[in-house]
Amino acid sequence: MKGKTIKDVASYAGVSISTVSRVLNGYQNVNPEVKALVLEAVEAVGYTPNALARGLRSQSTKTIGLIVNNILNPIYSVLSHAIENTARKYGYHVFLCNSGANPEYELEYLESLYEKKVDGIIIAPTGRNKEKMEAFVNYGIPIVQVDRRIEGIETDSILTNNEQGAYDLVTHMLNQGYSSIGLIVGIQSVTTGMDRMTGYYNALSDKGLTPQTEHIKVGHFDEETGYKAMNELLDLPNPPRAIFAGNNLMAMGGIKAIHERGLRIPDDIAFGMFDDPDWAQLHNPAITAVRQHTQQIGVEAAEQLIYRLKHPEDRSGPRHRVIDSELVIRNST
Amino acid sequence: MKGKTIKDVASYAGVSISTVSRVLNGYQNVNPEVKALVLEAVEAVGYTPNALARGLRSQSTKTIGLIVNNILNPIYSVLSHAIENTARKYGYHVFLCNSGANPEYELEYLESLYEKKVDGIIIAPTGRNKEKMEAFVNYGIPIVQVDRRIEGIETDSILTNNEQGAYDLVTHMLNQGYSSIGLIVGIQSVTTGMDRMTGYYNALSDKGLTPQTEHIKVGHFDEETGYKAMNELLDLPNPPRAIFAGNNLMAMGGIKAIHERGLRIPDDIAFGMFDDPDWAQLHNPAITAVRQHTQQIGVEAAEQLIYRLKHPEDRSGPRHRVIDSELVIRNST
DNA sequence: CTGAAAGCGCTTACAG
DNA sequence: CTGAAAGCGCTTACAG
Repeated sequence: MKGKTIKDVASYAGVSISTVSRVLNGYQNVNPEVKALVLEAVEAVGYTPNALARGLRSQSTKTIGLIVNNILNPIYSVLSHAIENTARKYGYHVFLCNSGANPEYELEYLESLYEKKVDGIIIAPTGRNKEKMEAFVNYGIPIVQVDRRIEGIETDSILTNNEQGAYDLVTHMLNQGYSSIGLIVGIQSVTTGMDRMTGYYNALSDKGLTPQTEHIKVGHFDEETGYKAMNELLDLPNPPRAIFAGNNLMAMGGIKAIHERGLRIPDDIAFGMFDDPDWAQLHNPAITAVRQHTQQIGVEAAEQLIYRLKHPEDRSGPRHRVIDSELVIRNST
Repeated sequence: MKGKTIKDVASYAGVSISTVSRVLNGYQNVNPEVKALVLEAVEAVGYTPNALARGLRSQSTKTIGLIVNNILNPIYSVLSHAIENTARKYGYHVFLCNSGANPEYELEYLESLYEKKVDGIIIAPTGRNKEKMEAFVNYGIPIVQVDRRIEGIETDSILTNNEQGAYDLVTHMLNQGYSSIGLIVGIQSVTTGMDRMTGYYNALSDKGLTPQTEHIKVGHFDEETGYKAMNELLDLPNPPRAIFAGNNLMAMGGIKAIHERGLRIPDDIAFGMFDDPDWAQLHNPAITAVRQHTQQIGVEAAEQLIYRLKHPEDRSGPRHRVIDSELVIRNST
């Protein structure tokens, strides 16, 4: 069964395909009666446009690519959801790609999105494909970086204020009287890792404290690393009195390690985390958390990209948005 | 800056575009020397294929559409992740769409996927767009239903054995001595809702018990409904002694209601749930849960769809897979 | 083994 | 206001 084309509509309505196209695209210069005739024909024939043909010819697909790091991380689910919803409102469709924090997959996806002629891209970059991203920019395909950011590249970006979030949490812990604080955080090649580490450092040094190397565990932003790192910290001759976990997945792994040892929070070990997933407040005791405004970031990222798509004449430089996070103090600290 | 085309490659290599196309598509009947020349030209020119043009001409886009109910539900994150990964292995790209359980959005997405000429579709259907789904089947675009299923439609499907899962959990609760069991479950217009309810009924009647109407709360599979339903049950003059929550979101809402009232699990009220998200085992006490093999379902759904795409000659009828879930007994029951 | 030509289904100047 | 024609970038019979 073959799909109906503009040609079928044209012959049914007794007009040319140009006229059908004009009606379909809502151009004003069409006789109202002819327009009605065409619309009727569309119904009668059961016509649906072919987006491939339209995109090939018009050089616009009304499609945007979204590359996230790890769709299993609730932060990215929320982000994807917000972006997709916002895009739909403006008539755009989202190609969701999951790089799994793997630069090779990320590269594959970037190439694939280029071949599919997406109008623009929103990406939480691994940091390893800067040249490819620059190629997009050079081709006039706008990019918005979210969640994390590669420096020295001419794209918009919108992220959480990671440094401030980490600073607030660690300062709060210090004020609670915990003087030795361990850090479990992800790789330092991305801004999320770097900035959260910086916030931790600054909070300590503002209190005149020097971070102890053995209290800092750097790995990946995943559960396995969190679990392992927590065990390493707790195995120390002088383990820290409090722990700051750098994201929700690391926190999950860390908490499991604490549970396994039968340690009590906060009596034996205080615990705070970046991100505020549902389980943070459900946990007993409820976990002190740095809440990101992920929903807002998603909405703004989509709107920013769509603005660029609709206003190619606006040659203003990159716009970098940083959104403060919120410290939610609970009973774990 | 304009993209390079097959034409640029051809003129650089001094051959026709037909030959370039043959090389690009890996046809055998090309002189090895010419082939090398073309490949060299591709590099030199910096050529990337245009998927729109290719798709328009070849009637295949190597793209599949995935419509899920609610990407914020971890079940669907896992499902999407598994499907996307599997698809990539076979050279397919996934268009992820989130219907938000809204039939209108679902319809929009179905239409959009049709216009984009996806090769096939994987869908967790709302149940309200049966005709549209049938249209796809009639057009020769295969559909695989996941997680839930519309009856009487000629598509493959793969789901959890919802009835068995619910039956196992409720039977376990009864065996623990809880004789009155409340049910919080989603709408009955989809198989997940129906089958979990049926499992609940059968478990009770197999013990010679009759379900009490006031102990059954039917709503949507979301947190709000779970919270509200739990409160209604607990406000009953004779509240049930144990509660079965129909999915992880309802369970989250239900648990929050229990916490708010300061009730202890399982001493004041026993609690079990469908789905086994991370927080179920983290909770204190850990929650008894029905674990779905979601990862496996995703992989098999993608493989089944791709099988259909690669074997259009196989005219065998729909294949319906049902995968048993697993009861994980913890301390909440 | 290779090339010229047709055509996938549209949009977009160009005439009139 | 409308139509005929070109062309977006490919693949695919058809010749040779």
